[in-house]
Amino acid sequence: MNIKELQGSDIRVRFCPSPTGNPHVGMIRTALFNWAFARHVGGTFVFRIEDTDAARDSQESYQALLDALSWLGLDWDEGPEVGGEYGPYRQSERGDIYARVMSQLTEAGYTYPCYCSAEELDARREIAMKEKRTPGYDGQCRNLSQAEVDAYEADGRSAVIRFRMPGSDFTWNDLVRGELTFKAEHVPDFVLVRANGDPLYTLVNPVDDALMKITHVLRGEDLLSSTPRQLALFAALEDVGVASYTPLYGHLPYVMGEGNKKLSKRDPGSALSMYQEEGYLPQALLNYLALLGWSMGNDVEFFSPQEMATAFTLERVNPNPARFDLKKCTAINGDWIRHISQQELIGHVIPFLENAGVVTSPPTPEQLETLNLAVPLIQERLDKLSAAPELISFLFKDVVAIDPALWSEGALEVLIESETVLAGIESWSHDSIQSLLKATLVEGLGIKPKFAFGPIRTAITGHKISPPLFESMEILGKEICLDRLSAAIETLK
RNA sequence: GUCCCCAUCGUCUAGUGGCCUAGGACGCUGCCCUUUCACGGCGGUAACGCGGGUUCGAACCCCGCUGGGGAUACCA
Repeated sequence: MNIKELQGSDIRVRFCPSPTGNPHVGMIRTALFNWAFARHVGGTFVFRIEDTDAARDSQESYQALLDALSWLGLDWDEGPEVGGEYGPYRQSERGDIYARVMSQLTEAGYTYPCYCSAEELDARREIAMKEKRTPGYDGQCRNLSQAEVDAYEADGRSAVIRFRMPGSDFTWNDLVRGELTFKAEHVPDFVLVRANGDPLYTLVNPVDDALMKITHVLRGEDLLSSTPRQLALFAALEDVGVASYTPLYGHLPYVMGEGNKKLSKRDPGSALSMYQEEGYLPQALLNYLALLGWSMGNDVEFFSPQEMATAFTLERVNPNPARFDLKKCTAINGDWIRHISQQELIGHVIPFLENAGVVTSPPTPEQLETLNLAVPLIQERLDKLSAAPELISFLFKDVVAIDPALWSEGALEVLIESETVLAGIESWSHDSIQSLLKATLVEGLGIKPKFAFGPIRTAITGHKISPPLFESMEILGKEICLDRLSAAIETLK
């Protein structure tokens, strides 16, 4: 197959994180772009777990990765849980494959053992830098004789396995940056297998891309400088029959955090779990992340993952780094909260109310009925789901606690008057409540709306800010409202 | 040090030689709407890093500089 003449359905991309720590939004951005690209062209999205670093990988992180993609709706066609014809999809289960490939590579002369110790390497690197030479590995063990190998072994030394670079320059046409070239002398022989026999990323990543028939590698800019090595390895892999072609590479821009640094765990907003806890909608997070390095080009910034996939092309990916802006992300989340249906929003908000103890788990039929009435009132007031409990908890309590500092001048008079007229009201609807109160307080007593309704709001909701007052009173019902008014009057007397 | 990447409002971006006295969004901000808070509407603020070319014409092409980032691992 000629890599340049692929049909859409031939295209295979992958997302291959290491399960170290919590999922990170920069990583999710990479997953999103790969997913969108695959979906746009009708190709295959492969999910692979690169757990070759036993010291740092964990089962919890592995599970977190699965949960993250599932929550976000970034469905994968091959990978953990779903399988596929190129599995297993966890590198920790592919040890025999790497061993087999290594022996093929070794047999063909592409590798050699290197006995240099870390100390020796450091010392030589320092000298190279002093002499303004390229500081990478200098090829010391490239052509060891059998006698020298035996001597090292007799000495008790263990060897890493290095890849023998071909000595040619490397040029590729980066999918997002255009033609890129590295001179041969700047990409030294690199380590494929640790002295203890563990294969390294430098080996397993290209090997799995080859075996899994990956056609397009879209990854972070941080991996740009390792591309020449992978190109060299791929040539060797093709030679020994492991790879049938070398994939095309595209390097996505960094996602930056505070202070011109790559977004790190320290940055607020870097952990995916925060978005779940604070109540961001998955499509909103994805919508924002899409804007970090890609745009539709028509000033449209509000779109669903599906709409993104429909419009996604590599030509529109921007090469320059983007700073993560939580404020804008939150604004888009607010847009999404307003955009979904009331029923959807109720479903999203319930877990937050349960957690806060505002409603029972699961909510009672009465609570659900209240929610049906209350959620429309707060839909345009929410930028995160986590803000909901505080906004409507007063609708689910028997009494509300009131901070005395909230009472304004003249509150008592307003409350007494309100209680009196409301006690005699005929229909308890927000319209009639409003017109009665307006006629009595504003027009009758000449009190400004702010001072007329402010105290009532405080008495009813316990807060200075709340959902619309009269609608809230309607939901609460006449009895509770009158109770709260008289309770407030008692404390103020 | 060496190599590589990047360069438009504070931030994300549109812009691929004339449509640009540079457009949109977030932020900030003024006004309107208004029972609070929001939402919404109408405005405002604010950018092509610098210097050379190429061209009738450059944000757009080329070179240099500067600035920022990354790599230079038995991490990924």
